[in-house]
Amino acid sequence: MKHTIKRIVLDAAQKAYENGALLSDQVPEMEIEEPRHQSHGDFSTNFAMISAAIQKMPPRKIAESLISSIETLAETSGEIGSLIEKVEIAGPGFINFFLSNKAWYPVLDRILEQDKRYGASDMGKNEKVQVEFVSANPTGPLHVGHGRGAAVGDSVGNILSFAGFDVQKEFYINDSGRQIRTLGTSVWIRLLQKAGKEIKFPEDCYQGDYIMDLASEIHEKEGDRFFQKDEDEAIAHCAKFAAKKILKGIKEDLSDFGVTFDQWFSEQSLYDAGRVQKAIDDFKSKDLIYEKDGALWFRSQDFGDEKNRVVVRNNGLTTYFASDIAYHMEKYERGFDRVIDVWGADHHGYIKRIDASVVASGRKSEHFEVILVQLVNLLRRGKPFQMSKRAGDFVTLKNIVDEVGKDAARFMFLSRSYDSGLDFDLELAKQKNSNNPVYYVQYVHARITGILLKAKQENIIQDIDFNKGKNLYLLNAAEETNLIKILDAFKENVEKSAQTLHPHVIFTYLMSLASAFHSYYNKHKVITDDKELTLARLSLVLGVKKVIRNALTLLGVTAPERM
RNA sequence: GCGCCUGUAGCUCAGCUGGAUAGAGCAACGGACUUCUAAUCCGUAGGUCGCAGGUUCGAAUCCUGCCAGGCGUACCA
Repeated sequence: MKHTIKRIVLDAAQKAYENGALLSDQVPEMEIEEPRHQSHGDFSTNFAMISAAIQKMPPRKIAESLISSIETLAETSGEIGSLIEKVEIAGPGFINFFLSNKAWYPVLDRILEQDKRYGASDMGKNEKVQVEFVSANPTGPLHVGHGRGAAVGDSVGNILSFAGFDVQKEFYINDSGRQIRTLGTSVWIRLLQKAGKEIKFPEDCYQGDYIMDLASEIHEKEGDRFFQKDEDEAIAHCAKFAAKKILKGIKEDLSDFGVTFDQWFSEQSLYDAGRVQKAIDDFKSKDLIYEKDGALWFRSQDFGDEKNRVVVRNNGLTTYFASDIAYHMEKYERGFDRVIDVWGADHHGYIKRIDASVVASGRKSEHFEVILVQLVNLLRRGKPFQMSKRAGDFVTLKNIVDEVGKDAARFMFLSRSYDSGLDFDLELAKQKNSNNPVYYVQYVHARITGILLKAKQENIIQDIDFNKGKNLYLLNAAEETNLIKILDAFKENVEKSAQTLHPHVIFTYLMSLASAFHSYYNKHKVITDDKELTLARLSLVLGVKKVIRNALTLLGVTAPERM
């Protein structure tokens, strides 16, 4: 609808210029917005105010000319005439549009016809985008922080895809390097302890109980003869076994959390294919790498980083950064125009150096984006939980999903902008009442299903799902127009969410739609003796049901038929 | 010190590509179930938008400086 209003304003401005009522045909970037107050109409534009300088006329004078031009348009075009009830000047020069009820009815037909595609946009123009998220080391189970990143990454992927981008979701497995060796050592030492050897468990090894479980599994499988093995060989075996097992667990946990990936990308595969060395050689050939103190340094400072960074240590081993350079090069070679990484806020210092490497390898800074997800503060009844990976007693994502459920967890993670830290209260997320927003929204879907089922039982409709609105002209209550207006705004919200990469836009939208529905439900009965009106209202609530489902789907939350 | 994020109602937060009287949920108080699910609704109360300047016809929103909190600042990942 916003686009329609904008077109009318542009047409009217052009006409006014042709008539000499406006002095210039230049149109600055104007806003069409929904005013906060009903008395300001359905839509409002600041066209007159921002045109004042160009037109060399006072804003109210411009507004008058434009309004008279719009009125002429409305008289000559039946389509526009039936849309607009009145247009007013207000305040310093706002032009306020009041639309007729009739203007809104087509929205419902569109929803029923387009169904699961309602709200989809083509703004992405099939641009290839990669969203990489979670990417946890396979050295331990996923924790709460990963959960937030997973929910954000997965939803951003869904939203971009719905907004017309060609999206690939990827998990980068850090299955190479020191942390894997440490994992192997951790398991091996636990094994030796089991065999009765008195060894103190090193502080820099992984402390969690899951390490002992892994050791037990290996012991069961391999038997006592495993202790006779050469230590290096044994550690390598433990590392491989443990990483594989942990990765399997990570996949399961994510799947239970409703998160799926198009690709799992192994860091080790970069080494196996020689791509890390190739990346280093490439930078060397461009004189972007130099040697100092026995190590190789990348000149990231030349590209805006605070200092230069080591890619090969003086012991000859490559750093994590080196494989990351190769990884990002590889992403662009796969043809992505946009690469989006979802990281925890504690990695923010890493952005500049990756950005530097992206630019150094010939891409533009705009092609690399990072979604920085602020930390999660886990609470129980307002009291903080300690999450220390070193102590090994952290709350896992699985713990949370098991305790509060997938839907509540995802909705909670996406309820706030990821720019802010998030307080996640386990007790609150478990409550099945209005403290917990997920039920507020899901309840709408279940309630409507109940209404539709009843209508079917009473033979008012043949099917609880239909694709054409009925008697829409009977929807004249203020609450009905209001609901349709919110349904109409879904696509704009999808686009805004995709543009800003902020899934909580959809959360906020869902809350306002749910609130409008619950109000309506309490004030008006859908099924009444008036068969004609009943059909109209059934069309309306079916529209609400579909939009709730579509929006929840973007957030990875299910829309239940009953609760 | 430097860098990133944040500071809006008692609490948790929307609003931030500038617009008209700053919104929601929770908590508090008062109401609404013989009805399509009360996991709901209606009403009341509650705010110098961290502080100080600046830009603008107009600032919670943009700029500068300060104050406060979180995170980071490795030849770790």
